[in-house]
Amino acid sequence: MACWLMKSEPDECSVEDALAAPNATVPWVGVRNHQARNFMRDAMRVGDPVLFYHSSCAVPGIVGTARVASAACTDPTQFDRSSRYFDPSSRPEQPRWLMVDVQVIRKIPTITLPQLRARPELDGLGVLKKGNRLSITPVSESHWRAIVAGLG
DNA sequence: GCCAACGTTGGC
DNA sequence: GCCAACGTTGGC
Repeated sequence: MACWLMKSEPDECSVEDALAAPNATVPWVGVRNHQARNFMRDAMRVGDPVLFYHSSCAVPGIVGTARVASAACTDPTQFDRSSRYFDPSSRPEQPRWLMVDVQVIRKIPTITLPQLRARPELDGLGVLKKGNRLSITPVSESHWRAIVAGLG
């Protein structure tokens, strides 16, 4: 079992949006990076713990805990011409992009980037690395424990 | 809006 | 296969 941090733009799908969805579960569509896709395809398992992260917004940070709720499957938005995630070079007989379902477990008070950086035990957390752009990053078990400890 | 970092594209 | 140009991400 691995732990993960998954970025979402709250304008697109916030943790509140996900909580309001049926079963608090949303399809994690729109991943268009091969490395992130390969994590979903090769390493994610149903039940893996997830940190829900808000990016490209006023207060970026970890905003909730969640779990992987499905195996990787074809991301339908790659074939949807009206979607911002449409990929004209992806063929239905050989889909290029995958998604998983993500089920929010709970919303937490936002843990901001400065708050995360202030904790030496979180050194090396993927989202804190300079230049990090990956929308899905693995989280070590010790980092996971440190982050969720004391959430009450 | 700026800009660093990084991925992708395409000419050669 | 190299690499310059370009596009995107994402914090600030």
